[in-house]
Amino acid sequence: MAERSARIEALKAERPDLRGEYESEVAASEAMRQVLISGPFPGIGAGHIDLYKAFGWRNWQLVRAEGRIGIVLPRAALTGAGTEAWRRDVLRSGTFSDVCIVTNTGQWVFGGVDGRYTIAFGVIARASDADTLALCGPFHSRAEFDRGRDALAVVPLSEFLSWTSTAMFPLIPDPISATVFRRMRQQPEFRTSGFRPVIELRPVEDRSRIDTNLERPAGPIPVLTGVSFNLWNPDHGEPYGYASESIIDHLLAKTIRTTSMAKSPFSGMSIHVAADLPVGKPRVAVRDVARATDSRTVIAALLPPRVAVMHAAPYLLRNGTDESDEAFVLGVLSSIPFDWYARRIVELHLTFELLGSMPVPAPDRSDPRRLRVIEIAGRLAAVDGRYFEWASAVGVPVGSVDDAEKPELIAELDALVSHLYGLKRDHVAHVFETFHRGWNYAPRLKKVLGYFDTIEATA
DNA sequence: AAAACCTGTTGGATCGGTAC
DNA sequence: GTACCGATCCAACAGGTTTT
Repeated sequence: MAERSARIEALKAERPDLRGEYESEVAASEAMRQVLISGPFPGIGAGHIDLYKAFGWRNWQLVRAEGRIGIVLPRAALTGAGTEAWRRDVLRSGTFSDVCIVTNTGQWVFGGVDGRYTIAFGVIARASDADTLALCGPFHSRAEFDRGRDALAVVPLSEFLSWTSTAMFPLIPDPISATVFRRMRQQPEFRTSGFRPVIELRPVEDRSRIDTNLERPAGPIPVLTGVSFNLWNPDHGEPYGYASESIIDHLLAKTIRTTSMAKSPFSGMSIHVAADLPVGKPRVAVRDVARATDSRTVIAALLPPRVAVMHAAPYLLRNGTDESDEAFVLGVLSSIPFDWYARRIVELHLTFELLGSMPVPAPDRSDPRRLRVIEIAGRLAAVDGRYFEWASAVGVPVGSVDDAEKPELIAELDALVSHLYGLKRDHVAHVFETFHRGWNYAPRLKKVLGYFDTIEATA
């Protein structure tokens, strides 16, 4: 950072010619922005003003009644906030009659374009009687495309609009995936679960309170970020930095301030002393930076007490729920079926909006499957004495899982959560088969299905 | 052996909406 | 107006894998 500013300063002195060039580029870009923002392109201002958004609008405006066009767009056009109005307009007076998503792996579609890009080939139609849309992909090669291009998942428009609040396109590669997705959506959304994601510390505002020198910790409070923890492991990586005890006072003052704000997650909560703060107790954190193509997308962990978190690691604020609910939610969030669902909708971040829209089973409090999820997640999370009080509240021992038992518990958890979602045996298999490209899922799936059959037999 | 590519991930600036 | 807060985008690194 410092190096960059120094270099900029040096260039300012050495190369005044570049300055003019830079300024005219900025002016040209601003002029383009003004043209686009004042054009007939509703909603284009959410996020960056990108040409593809105007391109989508203009092409759609040119389609006459009962006409249709083929269009190539970045996938963000089907998911982003800046194109929501466009998607809704298409769905109001027509439909996406055929959407095929491809990933440019190995640049098989567009040479010279990064292989990580996903591109949508769509047919949009102005049709008064349209009541469904169809989608397939993502395909990573010509061979995959040829195999799957005709097996489109067909979805009624009313159902599609109920999936998300932004009319975004989930990645539904085939009709079985659509069935699984639908079935999972029968469960209530995360936002009704009694937990709310909250950002605790932010890089710009809180910079002065956090020392990022890890060699000699500047205080007793570790400040964690996304990479600091992993599934069932609160000590996975380095902390972001350290803070002194005074950061607790800072958090307390800030939290008390926000309890009186209606929209604040702390609204109406009774917080008066440091002991009332979430930072004083174990809590669940989730990684914000997440992609559907990573080996896992949702990465949550139960953090020990007296550890603070950065914006890349929001934590789940508990309000009106107890430690058992916390263990249950952690168990669901850490399961393959929940992650499979997340991978249908996550692009680059596990945003609060997306997390809030994801389904979480809400079984009866005495449901034996729920109790078993709590027991397993509680034991896996309470890795040592730091969690003693939390584990007592849940009713589990600390440090009770050895390396041999761990994969068994994780497999049983996947089976329990799948069952709570109402999935059938072949749905579970489908979830594992389509979870991640090229992963060796067979041994794990076999274990999971074993537990699944037992649950099915006793249910 | 070097170059190119792929994957997982980060810190941080900034925008825009909303409550006070 | 100010504080707060979630979303979005940018620029980039590290380390592994594949290709040349």
